[in-house]
Amino acid sequence: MDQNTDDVRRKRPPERDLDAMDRKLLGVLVEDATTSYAELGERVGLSPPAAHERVKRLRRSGAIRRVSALIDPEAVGKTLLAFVHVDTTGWGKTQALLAIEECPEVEEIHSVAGDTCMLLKVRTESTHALEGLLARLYDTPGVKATRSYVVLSTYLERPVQPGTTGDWPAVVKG
Amino acid sequence: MDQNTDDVRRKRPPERDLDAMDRKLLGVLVEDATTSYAELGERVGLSPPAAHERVKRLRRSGAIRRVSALIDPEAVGKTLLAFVHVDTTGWGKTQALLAIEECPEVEEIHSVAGDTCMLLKVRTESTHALEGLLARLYDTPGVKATRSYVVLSTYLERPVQPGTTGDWPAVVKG
DNA sequence: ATTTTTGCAGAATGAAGTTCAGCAACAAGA
DNA sequence: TCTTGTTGCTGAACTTCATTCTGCAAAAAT
Repeated sequence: MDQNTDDVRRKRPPERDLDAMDRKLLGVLVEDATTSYAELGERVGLSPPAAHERVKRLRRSGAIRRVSALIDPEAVGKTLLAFVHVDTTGWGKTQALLAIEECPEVEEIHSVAGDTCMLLKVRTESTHALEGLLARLYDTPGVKATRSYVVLSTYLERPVQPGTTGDWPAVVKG
Repeated sequence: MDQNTDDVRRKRPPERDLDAMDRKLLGVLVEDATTSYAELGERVGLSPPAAHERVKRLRRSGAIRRVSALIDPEAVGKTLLAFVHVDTTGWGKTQALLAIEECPEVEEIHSVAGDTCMLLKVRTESTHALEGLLARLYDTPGVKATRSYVVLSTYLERPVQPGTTGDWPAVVKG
Protein backbone atom coordinates (compact mmCIF):
# COMPACT_ATOMS: atom_id res chain seq x y z
CA MET A 1 0.00 0.00 0.00
CA ASP A 2 1.26 3.41 -0.85
CA GLN A 3 -1.29 5.80 0.59
CA ASN A 4 -3.56 5.80 3.57
CA THR A 5 -6.13 3.07 3.18
CA ASP A 6 -8.75 5.28 4.74
CA ASP A 7 -8.69 8.45 2.71
CA VAL A 8 -10.51 10.36 5.38
CA ARG A 9 -8.03 13.18 5.50
CA ARG A 10 -8.73 16.60 6.78
CA LYS A 11 -7.92 19.74 4.88
CA ARG A 12 -4.39 19.92 6.26
CA PRO A 13 -3.35 16.49 7.46
CA PRO A 14 -0.92 17.11 10.32
CA GLU A 15 0.56 13.75 9.50
CA ARG A 16 2.38 13.94 12.82
CA ASP A 17 3.21 16.71 15.20
CA LEU A 18 6.25 18.84 14.50
CA ASP A 19 9.29 17.88 16.50
CA ALA A 20 12.19 20.04 17.56
CA MET A 21 14.06 19.38 14.32
CA ASP A 22 11.12 20.48 12.21
CA ARG A 23 10.96 23.70 14.17
CA LYS A 24 14.64 24.33 13.64
CA LEU A 25 14.24 23.76 9.92
CA LEU A 26 11.28 26.13 9.82
CA GLY A 27 13.27 28.70 11.73
CA VAL A 28 16.01 28.69 9.13
CA LEU A 29 13.62 28.69 6.17
CA VAL A 30 11.62 31.59 7.53
CA GLU A 31 14.80 33.64 7.71
CA ASP A 32 16.04 32.60 4.28
CA ALA A 33 14.24 30.10 2.13
CA THR A 34 17.03 30.09 -0.45
CA THR A 35 19.25 28.15 1.94
CA SER A 36 20.58 25.05 0.23
CA TYR A 37 19.73 21.65 1.64
CA ALA A 38 23.41 21.12 2.28
CA GLU A 39 23.65 24.12 4.57
CA LEU A 40 20.20 23.48 5.94
CA GLY A 41 21.24 20.00 6.99
CA GLU A 42 24.46 21.26 8.47
CA ARG A 43 22.64 23.85 10.55
CA VAL A 44 20.28 21.38 12.15
CA GLY A 45 22.49 18.28 12.11
CA LEU A 46 21.11 16.29 9.20
CA SER A 47 22.29 15.04 5.83
CA PRO A 48 21.11 16.98 2.77
CA PRO A 49 18.64 14.31 1.63
CA ALA A 50 17.26 13.96 5.13
CA ALA A 51 16.69 17.69 5.35
CA HIS A 52 15.10 17.60 1.94
CA GLU A 53 12.77 14.83 2.99
CA ARG A 54 11.58 16.69 6.05
CA VAL A 55 11.07 19.95 4.20
CA LYS A 56 9.07 18.10 1.58
CA ARG A 57 6.90 16.73 4.34
CA LEU A 58 6.47 20.17 5.85
CA ARG A 59 5.27 21.41 2.50
CA ARG A 60 2.91 18.51 1.96
CA SER A 61 1.44 18.82 5.41
CA GLY A 62 0.80 22.51 4.87
CA ALA A 63 3.05 23.67 7.69
CA ILE A 64 4.87 25.55 4.95
CA ARG A 65 2.12 27.29 3.04
CA ARG A 66 4.29 28.73 0.33
CA VAL A 67 7.70 30.12 -0.37
CA SER A 68 7.42 33.75 -1.20
CA ALA A 69 9.51 36.79 -2.03
CA LEU A 70 8.72 39.43 0.58
CA ILE A 71 8.73 42.74 -1.16
CA ASP A 72 9.25 46.19 0.26
CA PRO A 73 5.97 48.12 0.03
CA GLU A 74 7.84 51.38 -0.46
CA ALA A 75 9.63 49.97 -3.47
CA VAL A 76 6.33 49.44 -5.26
CA GLY A 77 4.84 52.73 -4.19
CA LYS A 78 2.65 51.48 -1.37
CA THR A 79 3.70 54.15 1.06
CA LEU A 80 0.56 54.23 3.16
CA LEU A 81 -0.48 51.53 5.59
CA ALA A 82 -3.70 51.65 7.54
CA PHE A 83 -5.93 49.48 9.67
CA VAL A 84 -9.62 49.93 9.07
CA HIS A 85 -12.33 48.84 11.47
CA VAL A 86 -15.59 48.10 9.71
CA ASP A 87 -19.01 47.80 11.27
CA THR A 88 -21.52 45.88 9.25
CA THR A 89 -25.26 45.72 9.60
CA GLY A 90 -27.17 42.67 10.77
CA TRP A 91 -25.72 40.27 8.34
CA GLY A 92 -25.01 42.02 5.21
CA LYS A 93 -21.67 40.94 6.46
CA THR A 94 -21.17 38.13 3.98
CA GLN A 95 -22.15 40.40 1.16
CA ALA A 96 -19.75 43.09 2.27
CA LEU A 97 -16.99 40.53 2.59
CA LEU A 98 -17.22 39.47 -1.01
CA ALA A 99 -17.03 43.06 -2.14
CA ILE A 100 -14.07 43.88 0.07
CA GLU A 101 -12.13 40.85 -1.10
CA GLU A 102 -12.10 42.34 -4.57
CA CYS A 103 -10.19 45.41 -3.49
CA PRO A 104 -6.53 44.87 -4.32
CA GLU A 105 -5.35 47.31 -1.67
CA VAL A 106 -6.81 45.17 1.10
CA GLU A 107 -4.20 42.77 2.45
CA GLU A 108 -6.06 41.21 5.33
CA ILE A 109 -9.66 40.76 6.38
CA HIS A 110 -10.42 39.51 9.86
CA SER A 111 -13.63 39.04 11.72
CA VAL A 112 -13.05 40.16 15.28
CA ALA A 113 -14.67 40.14 18.68
CA GLY A 114 -14.85 43.54 20.30
CA ASP A 115 -16.61 46.81 19.62
CA THR A 116 -16.26 46.33 15.90
CA CYS A 117 -17.08 43.66 13.33
CA MET A 118 -14.30 43.43 10.83
CA LEU A 119 -10.73 44.54 10.74
CA LEU A 120 -8.87 45.34 7.55
CA LYS A 121 -5.21 45.83 6.83
CA VAL A 122 -4.86 48.10 3.88
CA ARG A 123 -2.00 49.45 1.77
CA THR A 124 -2.34 52.29 -0.70
CA GLU A 125 -0.10 54.60 -2.65
CA SER A 126 -1.49 57.75 -1.15
CA THR A 127 -4.05 59.25 1.14
CA HIS A 128 -6.16 59.86 -1.92
CA ALA A 129 -6.17 56.20 -2.72
CA LEU A 130 -7.19 55.44 0.85
CA GLU A 131 -10.03 57.89 0.52
CA GLY A 132 -11.05 56.13 -2.64
CA LEU A 133 -11.09 52.80 -0.88
CA LEU A 134 -13.13 54.16 2.00
CA ALA A 135 -15.58 55.63 -0.45
CA ARG A 136 -15.97 52.25 -2.07
CA LEU A 137 -16.48 50.68 1.35
CA TYR A 138 -19.25 53.09 2.24
CA ASP A 139 -20.93 52.33 -1.05
CA THR A 140 -20.92 48.66 -0.19
CA PRO A 141 -24.30 47.47 1.05
CA GLY A 142 -23.95 46.12 4.56
CA VAL A 143 -21.26 48.56 5.63
CA LYS A 144 -22.49 50.75 8.46
CA ALA A 145 -19.40 52.60 9.58
CA THR A 146 -15.62 52.54 9.38
CA ARG A 147 -12.82 53.86 11.56
CA SER A 148 -9.31 54.15 10.19
CA TYR A 149 -5.97 54.03 11.90
CA VAL A 150 -3.26 55.38 9.65
CA VAL A 151 0.16 53.99 10.43
CA LEU A 152 2.76 56.67 11.10
CA SER A 153 5.66 54.30 11.38
CA THR A 154 6.22 50.61 11.73
CA TYR A 155 8.59 49.52 14.45
CA LEU A 156 8.44 45.79 14.06
CA GLU A 157 7.27 43.46 11.36
CA ARG A 158 8.25 39.83 11.53
CA PRO A 159 6.80 36.76 9.85
CA VAL A 160 5.11 33.93 11.70
CA GLN A 161 7.79 32.18 13.73
CA PRO A 162 7.90 28.56 14.76
CA GLY A 163 8.81 27.89 18.36
CA THR A 164 6.50 27.86 21.30
CA THR A 165 6.00 30.91 23.48
CA GLY A 166 5.11 28.87 26.51
CA ASP A 167 2.17 29.23 28.82
CA TRP A 168 1.50 31.92 31.30
CA PRO A 169 2.39 31.10 34.93
CA ALA A 170 -0.18 29.44 37.10
CA VAL A 171 -2.59 27.56 34.90
CA VAL A 172 -5.42 26.49 37.11
CA LYS A 173 -6.82 23.12 36.24
CA GLY A 174 -10.37 22.09 36.95
CA MET B 1 36.15 49.92 -12.47
CA ASP B 2 33.98 47.36 -10.83
CA GLN B 3 31.94 49.30 -8.31
CA ASN B 4 30.51 52.78 -8.12
CA THR B 5 33.29 55.28 -7.85
CA ASP B 6 31.19 57.41 -5.55
CA ASP B 7 30.15 55.11 -2.77
CA VAL B 8 27.47 57.48 -1.61
CA ARG B 9 24.69 54.95 -1.51
CA ARG B 10 21.59 55.26 0.55
CA LYS B 11 20.21 52.49 2.71
CA ARG B 12 18.04 51.17 -0.09
CA PRO B 13 19.34 52.59 -3.32
CA PRO B 14 16.39 52.56 -5.70
CA GLU B 15 19.00 52.33 -8.42
CA ARG B 16 16.20 53.03 -10.89
CA ASP B 17 12.46 52.82 -10.76
CA LEU B 18 10.84 49.47 -11.28
CA ASP B 19 9.55 48.95 -14.77
CA ALA B 20 6.70 46.74 -15.92
CA MET B 21 8.99 43.74 -16.27
CA ASP B 22 10.25 44.07 -12.71
CA ARG B 23 6.67 44.12 -11.48
CA LYS B 24 5.84 41.01 -13.43
CA LEU B 25 8.86 39.25 -11.98
CA LEU B 26 7.85 40.33 -8.49
CA GLY B 27 4.34 39.11 -9.11
CA VAL B 28 5.57 35.64 -9.95
CA LEU B 29 8.06 35.49 -7.09
CA VAL B 30 5.51 36.59 -4.53
CA GLU B 31 3.29 33.71 -5.58
CA ASP B 32 6.10 31.16 -5.66
CA ALA B 33 9.70 32.05 -5.04
CA THR B 34 10.87 28.55 -5.94
CA THR B 35 10.12 29.23 -9.61
CA SER B 36 13.20 28.45 -11.69
CA TYR B 37 14.84 31.21 -13.67
CA ALA B 38 14.04 29.25 -16.79
CA GLU B 39 10.31 29.34 -16.12
CA LEU B 40 10.54 32.83 -14.68
CA GLY B 41 12.08 34.06 -17.91
CA GLU B 42 9.52 32.25 -19.97
CA ARG B 43 6.66 33.80 -18.04
CA VAL B 44 7.83 37.36 -18.54
CA GLY B 45 9.59 36.99 -21.87
CA LEU B 46 13.25 36.92 -20.91
CA SER B 47 16.17 34.54 -21.07
CA PRO B 48 17.12 32.76 -17.85
CA PRO B 49 20.28 34.80 -17.24
CA ALA B 50 18.42 38.04 -17.92
CA ALA B 51 15.74 37.09 -15.43
CA HIS B 52 18.45 36.17 -12.97
CA GLU B 53 20.17 39.49 -13.44
CA ARG B 54 17.00 41.45 -12.78
CA VAL B 55 16.07 39.42 -9.73
CA LYS B 56 19.56 39.93 -8.36
CA ARG B 57 19.10 43.65 -8.80
CA LEU B 58 15.72 43.54 -7.09
CA ARG B 59 17.37 41.86 -4.13
CA ARG B 60 20.27 44.30 -4.01
CA SER B 61 18.01 47.30 -4.23
CA GLY B 62 15.90 45.98 -1.37
CA ALA B 63 12.71 45.69 -3.40
CA ILE B 64 12.88 42.03 -2.41
CA ARG B 65 13.53 42.13 1.30
CA ARG B 66 13.94 38.42 1.75
CA VAL B 67 12.76 35.09 0.47
CA SER B 68 10.87 33.33 3.18
CA ALA B 69 8.91 30.18 3.90
CA LEU B 70 5.45 31.28 5.01
CA ILE B 71 4.37 28.94 7.72
CA ASP B 72 0.89 28.08 8.88
CA PRO B 73 0.39 29.49 12.37
CA GLU B 74 -1.94 26.62 13.27
CA ALA B 75 0.77 24.12 12.42
CA VAL B 76 3.04 25.56 15.09
CA GLY B 77 0.32 25.95 17.66
CA LYS B 78 -0.32 29.66 17.25
CA THR B 79 -4.07 29.33 17.14
CA LEU B 80 -4.94 32.73 18.49
CA LEU B 81 -4.53 35.98 16.60
CA ALA B 82 -5.32 39.36 18.10
CA PHE B 83 -4.83 43.03 17.47
CA VAL B 84 -4.01 45.07 20.53
CA HIS B 85 -4.34 48.82 20.76
CA VAL B 86 -1.98 50.32 23.28
CA ASP B 87 -2.16 53.75 24.83
CA THR B 88 1.08 55.06 26.24
CA THR B 89 1.69 57.95 28.56
CA GLY B 90 3.38 61.19 27.54
CA TRP B 91 6.38 59.69 26.00
CA GLY B 92 7.25 56.67 27.89
CA LYS B 93 6.48 55.46 24.44
CA THR B 94 10.04 54.71 23.43
CA GLN B 95 10.59 52.84 26.63
CA ALA B 96 7.48 50.77 26.13
CA LEU B 97 8.50 50.01 22.57
CA LEU B 98 11.76 48.43 23.56
CA ALA B 99 10.00 46.22 26.05
CA ILE B 100 7.32 45.15 23.61
CA GLU B 101 9.83 44.29 20.91
CA GLU B 102 11.19 41.61 23.20
CA CYS B 103 7.92 39.71 23.27
CA PRO B 104 8.15 36.88 20.78
CA GLU B 105 4.39 36.68 20.35
CA VAL B 106 4.25 40.20 18.95
CA GLU B 107 4.47 40.14 15.16
CA GLU B 108 3.94 43.78 14.34
CA ILE B 109 4.24 47.10 16.12
CA HIS B 110 2.88 50.20 14.49
CA SER B 111 2.57 53.72 15.68
CA VAL B 112 -0.78 55.02 14.49
CA ALA B 113 -2.79 58.20 14.23
CA GLY B 114 -6.24 57.94 15.73
CA ASP B 115 -7.68 57.48 19.17
CA THR B 116 -4.85 55.20 20.17
CA CYS B 117 -1.05 55.30 20.17
CA MET B 118 0.25 51.95 19.12
CA LEU B 119 -1.18 48.97 17.36
CA LEU B 120 0.10 45.44 17.87
CA LYS B 121 -0.47 42.27 15.92
CA VAL B 122 -0.09 39.36 18.24
CA ARG B 123 -0.14 35.57 17.95
CA THR B 124 -0.35 33.22 20.89
CA GLU B 125 -1.05 29.57 21.55
CA SER B 126 -4.01 30.21 23.78
CA THR B 127 -6.14 32.78 25.51
CA HIS B 128 -4.04 32.16 28.58
CA ALA B 129 -0.93 33.13 26.71
CA LEU B 130 -2.65 36.28 25.51
CA GLU B 131 -3.58 37.09 29.07
CA GLY B 132 0.05 36.60 29.98
CA LEU B 133 1.17 39.00 27.30
CA LEU B 134 -1.37 41.62 28.35
CA ALA B 135 -0.21 41.26 31.93
CA ARG B 136 3.34 41.89 30.81
CA LEU B 137 2.18 44.92 28.84
CA TYR B 138 0.44 46.44 31.84
CA ASP B 139 3.57 45.94 33.89
CA THR B 140 5.52 47.89 31.33
CA PRO B 141 6.19 51.46 32.42
CA GLY B 142 4.64 53.87 29.96
CA VAL B 143 1.67 51.66 29.13
CA LYS B 144 -1.56 53.33 30.15
CA ALA B 145 -4.23 51.13 28.66
CA THR B 146 -4.83 48.41 26.11
CA ARG B 147 -7.77 47.24 24.07
CA SER B 148 -7.75 43.88 22.40
CA TYR B 149 -9.53 42.61 19.32
CA VAL B 150 -9.46 38.85 19.18
CA VAL B 151 -9.72 37.48 15.67
CA LEU B 152 -12.56 35.03 15.21
CA SER B 153 -11.68 34.10 11.68
CA THR B 154 -9.48 35.35 8.94
CA TYR B 155 -11.08 35.78 5.54
CA LEU B 156 -8.18 37.11 3.55
CA GLU B 157 -4.46 37.23 4.06
CA ARG B 158 -2.26 38.09 1.14
CA PRO B 159 1.30 39.29 0.97
CA VAL B 160 2.37 42.69 -0.31
CA GLN B 161 1.65 42.74 -4.04
CA PRO B 162 3.47 44.71 -6.69
CA GLY B 163 1.29 46.50 -9.19
CA THR B 164 -0.25 49.90 -8.82
CA THR B 165 -3.78 50.33 -7.54
CA GLY B 166 -4.24 53.57 -9.38
CA ASP B 167 -5.49 56.86 -8.06
CA TRP B 168 -8.94 57.76 -6.98
CA PRO B 169 -11.02 59.63 -9.58
CA ALA B 170 -10.89 63.39 -9.60
CA VAL B 171 -7.57 64.48 -8.22
CA VAL B 172 -7.79 68.22 -7.83
CA LYS B 173 -4.58 69.99 -8.57
CA GLY B 174 -3.65 73.33 -7.11
C1' DA C 1 11.22 -12.48 19.07
C1' DT C 2 9.81 -11.33 14.33
C1' DT C 3 7.99 -8.40 11.15
C1' DT C 4 6.95 -3.94 9.50
C1' DT C 5 7.69 0.71 9.31
C1' DT C 6 10.15 4.92 9.64
C1' DG C 7 13.97 7.97 9.03
C1' DC C 8 18.66 8.70 7.83
C1' DA C 9 23.34 8.40 5.34
C1' DG C 10 26.01 7.98 1.09
C1' DA C 11 26.51 7.81 -3.76
C1' DA C 12 24.71 8.78 -8.53
C1' DT C 13 21.97 11.31 -11.72
C1' DG C 14 19.79 15.15 -13.59
C1' DA C 15 18.44 19.84 -13.50
C1' DA C 16 19.08 23.94 -11.89
C1' DG C 17 21.91 28.33 -10.70
C1' DT C 18 25.73 31.13 -12.12
C1' DT C 19 29.36 33.13 -14.84
C1' DC C 20 31.31 34.61 -19.13
C1' DA C 21 31.96 36.49 -23.80
C1' DG C 22 29.90 38.83 -27.42
C1' DC C 23 26.31 41.77 -29.43
C1' DA C 24 22.67 45.31 -30.09
C1' DA C 25 20.31 49.41 -28.53
C1' DC C 26 20.65 53.69 -26.39
C1' DA C 27 22.70 58.09 -24.30
C1' DA C 28 26.16 61.50 -23.82
C1' DG C 29 29.56 64.25 -25.89
C1' DA C 30 32.65 65.98 -29.53
C1' DT D 1 26.65 63.30 -37.38
C1' DC D 2 29.93 60.29 -35.71
C1' DT D 3 32.09 58.55 -31.62
C1' DT D 4 32.38 56.67 -27.09
C1' DG D 5 30.62 54.61 -23.21
C1' DT D 6 26.90 52.30 -20.91
C1' DT D 7 23.16 49.18 -20.29
C1' DG D 8 20.73 44.98 -20.88
C1' DC D 9 20.14 41.08 -23.53
C1' DT D 10 21.26 36.21 -25.63
C1' DG D 11 23.60 31.75 -26.01
C1' DA D 12 26.98 28.65 -24.44
C1' DA D 13 30.13 27.03 -20.71
C1' DC D 14 30.65 25.60 -16.20
C1' DT D 15 29.47 24.63 -11.43
C1' DT D 16 26.61 23.80 -7.86
C1' DC D 17 22.57 22.11 -6.01
C1' DA D 18 18.17 19.45 -5.96
C1' DT D 19 16.47 14.94 -6.32
C1' DT D 20 16.29 9.92 -6.57
C1' DC D 21 17.87 5.46 -5.25
C1' DT D 22 19.91 1.69 -2.46
C1' DG D 23 20.91 0.05 1.86
C1' DC D 24 20.96 0.24 6.81
C1' DA D 25 19.58 0.83 11.62
C1' DA D 26 16.35 1.88 15.14
C1' DA D 27 11.75 1.96 16.69
C1' DA D 28 6.84 0.29 16.55
C1' DA D 29 3.57 -3.09 15.92
C1' DT D 30 2.13 -7.89 15.82
